[in-house]
Order: sequence, then C-alpha cells, then structure tokens
Amino acid sequence: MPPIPSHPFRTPEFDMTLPATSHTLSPRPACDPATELDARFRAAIRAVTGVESDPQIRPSGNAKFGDFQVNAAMALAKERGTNPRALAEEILKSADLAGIAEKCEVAGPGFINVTLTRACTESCLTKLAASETFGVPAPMDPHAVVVDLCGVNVAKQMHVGHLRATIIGDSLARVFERLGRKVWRENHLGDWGLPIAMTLAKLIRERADFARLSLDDLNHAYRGAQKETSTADLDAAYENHCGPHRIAEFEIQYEPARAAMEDAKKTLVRLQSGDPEIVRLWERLIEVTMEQVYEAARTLNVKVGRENNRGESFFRDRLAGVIDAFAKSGLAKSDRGAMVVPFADRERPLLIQKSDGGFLYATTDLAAVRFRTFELDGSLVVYVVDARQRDHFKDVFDAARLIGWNKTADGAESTLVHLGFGAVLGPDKKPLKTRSGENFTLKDLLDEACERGTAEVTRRAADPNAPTHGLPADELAKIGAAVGIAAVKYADLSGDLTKDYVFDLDSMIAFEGDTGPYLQYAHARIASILAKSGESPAAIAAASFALAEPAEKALALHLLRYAQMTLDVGRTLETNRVGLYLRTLAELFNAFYQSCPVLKADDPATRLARLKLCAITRAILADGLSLYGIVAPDRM
RNA sequence: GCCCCGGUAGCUCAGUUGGAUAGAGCACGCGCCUUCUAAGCGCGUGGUCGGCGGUUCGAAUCCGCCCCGGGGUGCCA
Repeated sequence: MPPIPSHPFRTPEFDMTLPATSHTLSPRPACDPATELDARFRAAIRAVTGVESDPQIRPSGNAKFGDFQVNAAMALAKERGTNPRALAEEILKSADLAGIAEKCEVAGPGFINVTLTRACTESCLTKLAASETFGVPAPMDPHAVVVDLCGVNVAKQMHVGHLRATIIGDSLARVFERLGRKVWRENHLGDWGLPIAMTLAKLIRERADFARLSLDDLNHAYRGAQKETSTADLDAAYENHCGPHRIAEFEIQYEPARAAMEDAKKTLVRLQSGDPEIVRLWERLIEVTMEQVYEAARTLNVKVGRENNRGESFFRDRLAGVIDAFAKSGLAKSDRGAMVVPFADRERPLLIQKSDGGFLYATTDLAAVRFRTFELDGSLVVYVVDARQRDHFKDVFDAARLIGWNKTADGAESTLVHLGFGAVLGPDKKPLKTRSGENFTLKDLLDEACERGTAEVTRRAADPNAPTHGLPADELAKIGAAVGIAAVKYADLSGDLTKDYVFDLDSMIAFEGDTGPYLQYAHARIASILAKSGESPAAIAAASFALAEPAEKALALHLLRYAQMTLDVGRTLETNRVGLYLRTLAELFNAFYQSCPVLKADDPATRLARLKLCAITRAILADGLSLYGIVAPDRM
C-alpha cells in the first residue's frame, strides 16, 4: 500500500486519485473572467498542440502587463522541445478572444499578457452584482462537510488554545456554507471516562450544591481529584524496584488515594450503567462547563451551541463494535494483551483497546469517523485540533481507511483531514501567563478585547464630527465589542494556521494596519457614502457600471476574484486566504476612495456608477468578513 | 534513535502552489484633514529568503545534505 500523504491538498498526485465526488473538484465561477479565458486558451492549446492542458491563467502580477497572464506556453514548449515564445505566438494566434480581450501580446520568455475589454469586465461585474451567492457556483459534491471544532473538556476552563480550535473551525464551516455545502459543526467534548467520574465522585463526597456549581468549583474539584488519586510516587517506587519498607511506607501514605480512586471507579460504573441520580449530576456538570462555551461563542459570533454537542459519551455504546469490526476483519491483533492495528509502513501500531479491556481515545475517534462519514454523510471531515496530535490522527485515519470507513453511505470516498493548528505561546515561548501568573483564560482575552474596543470607539465618538458622535453608550459598547473581537479573530485567522505564534495582547488587539478593524473601517466608510447618497438600493442596483479610472478597474478585477478565493479556501482549508483577499480589497477600495470622488462626481451617471461599485464592494467586504464571523458595523 | 513542523527586513508575519523588480504591518523619518470617517493615504530607511549543492528558460517555493528551533513517539485524552 502506498504511503498516504499527510497533507493531501498539496500533493497533485493525491488529487488524481480522488474520486469524482471529492470536494476538491469545483465548478468555475461564471462571473470570473478567468473562467472564460481558461476555456478559450484551453481550446487554443488543444488546437495547436493536440493536448488537453491547463492554460495557467493568473491575474497579472503587475498592472503594466495587463489584467491576466497565460503561463502555459513555457512548460508546454519544454515538453515538446520547441521555442516557448514561438509557441506562445501560435497559441495566441489561434485563440478566439472576441469580446473579451482588447490587447494581447507575448512577453518575456513566453508569457501571454491579456488586457480585458472594459465591456467584458463590466459585464462580469454586473453578473456578480446580481448573484445571490456573490458569484460562488453551486457545489458538485452533494455530500456534507463535517467540522470537528472547539473540543473542550468537562470541568476545565477554556484557555486561549480553544480560541483557535473554535474560530478556525467556525470559519471553515462558514466557508463551506458559503460554498453551498451542508455543514455539521461537531463539538467532540471530553465528557466521558474516568477523569469525569473522579471529578463527579469528589463533588459528591464533598456534598457540593450541584444547583449552584460554578465552573471554578468544577475546575477546583477536577484538579483536587487528580491530586487526590495520584499514586505517582508509589508507581515510581515499584518502577525503580525500591525496597519493601519504602514501598510499605508509600502504601500507607497512598491509602486515601486508593480509596478515592475506588470511589471514582464505582461512580463511573454507576454512570455507565445509567443510574438516574448519577446521570442527572453528570448532565449538570456538562451544563456548567458548557455555559462558558456558549457565552464565548456569543461574544465571538461563533455558531456553536448546545445542538453541536456530540461528545465522547455519545459514542460509548459503539466502542465494543469498533473492536469487533477490526478483530473480525483481521486488521487488529492482540499484542501484550492489548488490541492493536498494525501498519505496513511503520513500526508503531494504533492501540485501540487496553490490556484491561478498556477503550482509548483512538477507539472513540474511530467510532466518530464512522459516524461522521456514514451517518452524517460527510465526504470531507475536518478535525480542527492542535498540531501535536498529528501522529494520532494519521494513525486513526489510516486505520479508518484500512477498514473502509472513509466512505459515505452511498459509497463515495471521504477525505479525512487533520487541520493541526500551532500552539499559542507567551513571550517566553511557554504557555501563556497573565501578569498575575495565572493561566490566561479565553474569557480574560475576550473581556480585554471588548474593553479596549469600547474605549477606542468611545474616545473617537467624542469628536463632534465623528459619525458615532451622540450614540448612546450601549450602542458604542456594541460597536466596541465588534471591533475588539474583529481584531482578535483576524489576528488569528489571517496567518498560517499550522504555525505556532507568540501571543502578544497588544498586537492581537491592535486596530491599525493589517487588522480586522482596518477592514471594518473600510466597510464603514463605504456604508457611510451609500447612506449619505440618498439613493435607494433599488436605484443603485438599476444603475450601470462605468469602469473608467484605473482605480475603478483594479477594484473591479479584484471583486471578480471573490468566488475563486472562496473555492480555494474550501480546497486548501487555508483561512488566511480570506484575510489576504480582504486586505487587498480594502487597499484597492482606499485607492479608489482617494482618487475617485463618489458623492461629488462630475456628473450624475458617474456618481451612480460609482455608488454601484461602492455597493458591490461593501457587500463583498461584509460577506468576506462573515466568513471569519466578523461583524461589519455601518458606523465606527 | 525514528517521525512531523518551522527558519523571509530591527520586531510580527504575507508571498495567489515554479513566473517577470521578494511584499505588508509595527517601529523610525517626511508629507496629506474648511472636500464622501486620518482606525486612512503617499514617499523614504530597512533583505546572504538559515547554509551549501542540485533540477531548468525561471527557485523563497521542488530535490539532496548540513545547521538552528519546536513538537510527537504503546495501554491519559
């Protein structure tokens, strides 16, 4: 069996093995001129060379070379051993560019530079403006996308790492929703097993008031239970073959730990057997833990709620079936009393059952894979879990492929991907601490962001000329929160997800430069122009585009790429492409804003045409920000 | 030991999957608000793309070796 690439989206040979239903196959956006150029040059290449080949249409890197460049001639000439410039000339000669290009020429080693006609760009833009999906074509793959996100554990505080798993997952889910896919957001919470039972047992022993439990109480009980049941020294004494006296000493010392563990195991048995009283208390534990998640989700504008909870407990009755299936198919074997799935290409097997008969997280994950592909109909299952679990997911996915669980109910092949995001580090390259030395919780960060955002918005609103001047305090706080959260989300999502980053509160909650608020600001400026114009949306929609100025044309060409960008994010799962696109869009709008007066345009027709350009830019900017779950206020 | 991921301007990072002269943001220097929001815009300073070799019309990007940093590596999740 050939080795399976760990990052299938970057290896072309893997793409070729993907079935026709794979999410990597996408239709081309109709409003993007590159689509038409691709078709025409593909035909020209076929006519000249007799082969079907990607013409490699790319937006020009430099406006002086035109709007698009065709890069295929160089590579094709190499294959055929001919002169690349001559081949480019031939392709250009046989290309039918009627109604599309006003200028085409061969340049450099064999580039074909294409300048679109103004009518072509305007007609594409008109198509885009009329599209309900912002030019994004309907999906070819009818199956669902499953996103495993958030991943909190019961009785534990959400820390900054959960921020990434939550907002990255939510953003991907939003992208796939924009792509027209059915999306399942799965919160695979850690709500089952001995650690939970330990916490539960401790709370019961301490006669805790379950009706008034706080997350801090839970967290305290969890840590206390961990400490209480720890027999680390004793285990070490056995390991190191200490003398009988020393071991006897430890035995006495650890008697309470044994008792606590016994209690926890009894509680676990009661929980597993469905004892109504224990189950009720367990559900309360989950509820208290999840309240913080729902609150953070509200603050972050992330679509994660109670309906997304499908934790380890959900799969508890399916674990024995997992072992059975692997045993019966001969894929698992007994090794040192445990059940393992060996792999052909590596030493380390995947452990799916402990020697004491207990199940492991790999067992649950295998059950979850099966559920997500077969029952949720996922042809793409993305696990947004930190990068340290790369080996684990590689093993789980390979095991799933061996047994054939990477298939939907109708037999379509599913792509299983672990999107391993990097760690969030403090300035000392260690887990983040606050000034007081406590672990920095997610709530601390979000509170700080909202506070700073509100302070900034309030400060600016004091200026009598500010659009926000005179707004009530609660309105300013709402805008402030949107600004602060935008800063946090953009800072995280606009970089390479797989890389670690050093957490710096000040740069994460910055409002100037390459930030979320920069994009919101561009949006608010456009909204302000539209509001001041006095024109109805209908009147603007009925107007025609008139792309006369270079700044207008550059903005328009970028707008036309929105759909392709979104498709690219769906294909690569690289959320930073959204940020890059939007930053460029805002920059192009700012250049337009600088050089092209809208409300004071020379004539009414130009005014209306520019208003229409503003309207579509505003709509794309807002929709793009919504892919990050960032709110775009009309005033700030 | 083995496996995985990184290394780009003083700092934080992009780089459209091998394309034309490597780009932003912070920071620093200068300029632009009686004109649609200055959270903005323009100009300037700043580079051995970790190192060496290879592949080719063309490499930050692909391949090989080395250096540095981080992570993972059988009964926790």
